[in-house]
Amino acid sequence: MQTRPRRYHHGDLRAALLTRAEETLREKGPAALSLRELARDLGVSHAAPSRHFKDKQDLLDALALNGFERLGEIIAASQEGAGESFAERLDAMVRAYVGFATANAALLDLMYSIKHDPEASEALSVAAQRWAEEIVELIGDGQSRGEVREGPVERVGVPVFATLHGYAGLAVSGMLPPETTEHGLDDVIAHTLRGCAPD
Amino acid sequence: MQTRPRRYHHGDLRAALLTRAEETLREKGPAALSLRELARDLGVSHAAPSRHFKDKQDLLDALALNGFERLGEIIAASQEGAGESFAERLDAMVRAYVGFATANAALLDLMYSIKHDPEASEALSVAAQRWAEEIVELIGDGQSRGEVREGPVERVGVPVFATLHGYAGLAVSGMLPPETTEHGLDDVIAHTLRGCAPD
DNA sequence: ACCTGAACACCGTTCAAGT
DNA sequence: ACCTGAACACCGTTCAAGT
Repeated sequence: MQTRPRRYHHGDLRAALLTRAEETLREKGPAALSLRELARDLGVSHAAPSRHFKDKQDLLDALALNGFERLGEIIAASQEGAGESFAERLDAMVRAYVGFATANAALLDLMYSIKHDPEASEALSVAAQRWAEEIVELIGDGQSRGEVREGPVERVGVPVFATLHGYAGLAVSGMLPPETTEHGLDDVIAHTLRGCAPD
Repeated sequence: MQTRPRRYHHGDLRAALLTRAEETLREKGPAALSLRELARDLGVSHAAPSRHFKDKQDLLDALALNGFERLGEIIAASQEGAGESFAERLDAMVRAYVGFATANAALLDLMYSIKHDPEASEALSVAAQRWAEEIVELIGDGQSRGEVREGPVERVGVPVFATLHGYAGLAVSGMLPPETTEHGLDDVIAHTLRGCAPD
């Protein structure tokens, strides 16, 4: 009756595991994430996930990798919709990043956490690097417009990356005084613009 | 034979648990941290820790709180040993913070992680705030010397805090391109100075 | 190929009972 | 006050066996 024959029980257990895992991560935090419960939720045996992820950490790595891919898309999209000036493009990028961070707090925590397999860690570094290149591109563009001071793009970009990442992290972990959320983003953007401005 | 009588079995189990927990955190990561193993290491029953920490999370919270206290001391010490100019003081603080971060990577991860009890979370926010006030003080001092632009200290300080925190986080999670560690710190300091400079 | 079911060695937490 | 020992309900991981 089905033209696309179901696979053994589930169809696409791997994707279903990732989707469900991210839901529980978002709703109940990383501590509540258990392979057995995931399997229960999806109606498969507790041993089934091991066909798709050798390990719990392997699933977490896949989750993080997927997060970096989506982050990259969001950042890229923010640049396409933005104006041409460096200030406008920076503004759009910062808002896109902080928006992703606050909407996916637990996932972001996972993406930048330390406990990755050395093997998967390389794939993650590459993924993280790829979106960081959006910053490099932004800086380079700003330089060619004369709106950003000269210097190797990577070196100008690192402090910008750090500021962005740090602000998102502080906002997400609730370490910012409540009244700062008001002007916090604007202040960060203005500060970054000053830091990048030519002499 | 001992003037200071031992308590029941251990003497000061609470402190011993914290010490040992931080060791395993440092050496084997947060995933390897188990109350039962801690108890085994210290030669007490697996139920003994519950007399001192109601929960595993309670122990983690205590670990984080202790981390913030030590961080505060280190930051304060960096300011005492530093020169008078804003640039010198900022330099000292950044190096102290990044030094602490790289020397206590897993602990820092824990300190800023999201999964704290709402109750303990408040105590942690206070502790985090206290060291953040060192930044506020630094900014205020810089302003009175005419080396930092005017404006509410909290608003000038937030981007500085974010940059510092973000750079430490990136360095710790290995997300910085290897060649940046060379000049990374210097670039971050220079960038921050530009961002803070008066017009 | 993909999944099951049982088994193993671990967890965290609780609670009567001991000293 | 502080700790033990047993018990409970969970884990992650592995592996023969099923379809």
